[in-house]
Amino acid sequence: MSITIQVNANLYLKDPKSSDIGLKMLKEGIDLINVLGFEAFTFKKLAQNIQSTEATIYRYFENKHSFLLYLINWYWEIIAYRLMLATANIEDPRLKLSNSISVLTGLPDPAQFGFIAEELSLKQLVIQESGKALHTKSVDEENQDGIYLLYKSIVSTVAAYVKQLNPTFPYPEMLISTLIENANQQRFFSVHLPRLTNSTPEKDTVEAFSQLIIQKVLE
Amino acid sequence: MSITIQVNANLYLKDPKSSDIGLKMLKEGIDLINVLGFEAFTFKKLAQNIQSTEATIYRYFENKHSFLLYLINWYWEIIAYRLMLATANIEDPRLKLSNSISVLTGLPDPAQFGFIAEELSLKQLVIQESGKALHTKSVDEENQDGIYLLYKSIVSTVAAYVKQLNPTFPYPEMLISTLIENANQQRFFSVHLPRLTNSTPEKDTVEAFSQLIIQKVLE
DNA sequence: TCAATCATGATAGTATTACTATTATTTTTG
DNA sequence: CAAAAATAATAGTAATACTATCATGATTGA
Repeated sequence: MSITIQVNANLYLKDPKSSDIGLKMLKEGIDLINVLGFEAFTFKKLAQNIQSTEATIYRYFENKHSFLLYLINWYWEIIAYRLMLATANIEDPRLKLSNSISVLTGLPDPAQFGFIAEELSLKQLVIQESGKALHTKSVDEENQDGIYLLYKSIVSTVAAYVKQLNPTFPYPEMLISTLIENANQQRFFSVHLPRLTNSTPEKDTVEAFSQLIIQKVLE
Repeated sequence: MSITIQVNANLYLKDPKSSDIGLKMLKEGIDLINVLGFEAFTFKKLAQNIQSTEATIYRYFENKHSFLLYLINWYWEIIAYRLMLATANIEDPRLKLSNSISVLTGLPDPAQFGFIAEELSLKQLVIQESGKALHTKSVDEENQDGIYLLYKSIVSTVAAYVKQLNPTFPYPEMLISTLIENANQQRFFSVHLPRLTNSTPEKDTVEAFSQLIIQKVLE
C-alpha cells in the first residue's frame, strides 16, 4: 500500500507531484528553506539545486509565497491523515481527544505505521516559517480561496470532542488552536530562547504540557 | 509627570527619541507598517512620508529589520512598565499573578493611568509582525546581543509568581510564554480566521480564557 | 512512424529593493 | 560667528522576484 497525499489545487499551477522535476522541487525546496530560511530562499537557488531553471519552477508555482503555502498545506494534510488513523474505531471521546492532542502536539515517531518521509523536515519548516505564510496582507484572500479549510476543519473536529466532554466549556476552538500553535512556538523557543520554556530538544515536554492543560480544563 | 521609555541601545545607531525627525520616523513608521505590512514597507516610503530621505533613516537604524526589532522592543518596554504598575505594593501572589495576566493578555484601556499614546498601534503591529522579527536566521545573534533580555525577564518574573503559588508545577515559564504568545495569535485569528477562536473583536475573551487556564492549572 | 503537442531549458530583460557613497546645504552649538 | 554636526539631494550597485521569448527534447496519438 502506498499513500499519496493530495494538496489543495489552488496552491499550484501544475501539480508538482505529477512529474519527477516537480517532486524534486518539493524535496529540495523543503531542505533549502530549512537551511537558508524563507527570506534567503529563491527560486533561482532552488533551480540550481535541482539542475533546472527558474522558468520551470514558475510553471508549477505562481510565486515563492504560494510555494510556502503549498508545503505548509501538505504538512496539514499529513496531520489530518494521522489524526484519522489515531481516532479510527475509538468510541471514548476522552481517548479520541487525548490521541488527537498527541498527534497535534507530540513528535512523530519514524517507526510508526504510516510515517511519511518528509514529515520531520516539513515539521521543521512549519515551526520556523508558518507564521510568515499566515501574517500577510493576503491572508483574507487566501482564506476565501479555501487555503485554510483543512486547518479549520482539524480544529473544528478536535474542538467537537472537547464539547462532547464538557458541553458548557466556552472556548473549545480557542483551546485547540492555542495548543496547536503553541506546540510549534515552544519548540522554537526550546532551541533559540530556552529561558522562555520548560521543554528541551533532549527532553521534549510539549505534549505533556498540552495533555495537562486539556485534563485540568476539562476535569 | 511624563514617562519616557528607553529602548535597548543595541537597536539603533542614533537614538530616534533624541530628535524631531527620529520621533517622526517612529510614529509614521508604526502606522506605515500597519497599513502596508512589513514586507511592503520600505525606508524610501517612510522617508517620503516624513519629508526626509532614505540616507537619514539609515543614520538612525542599521536596516529595516532593526527598525522592526526596535518597535517591538518598545512595546515590551511599555508592557514591562505596566506590569510594574499593576503589581506594585501588592503582597498576595495570587493577585500579582492575576494582574500580570491581565496586563499580558488583556486589552489596554486608553482611560487608565499611564496610558501611552502609541500603545494601541504598537500592539497592532506586534500582533501582525512580531513573528517575522523572531523567526529569522539571526535570532541567535540577536539573543546574544541582549535583544530578548526584556522579554525573558518578563516571563521569568511572572513565572516566579506561578512557582510561588504551586512550587511543584513543572512548566511555569512555558505556561506564561504560551499565554503571552497566544493572546496575539488569538486576536489575529479573531479578525482573519474567526473559526479558529472563540473571541471576537466585539467581545474579546482572550483575557478570560487566559485567567481560566491559570486558575485551572493552579487549583 | 511521424507530426503535433507539450514540458523543459537557455537566455535576456525589467522594476523594485535594500542598501552605500558622495557632496551640498542647513542647523546647532560653543 | 565659525566650526561641527545633521540632514538633504542625488547617484549608484548587487540582488530579487518576477516576465518574455525562443529553441530543444520527450511524449503521444493518428
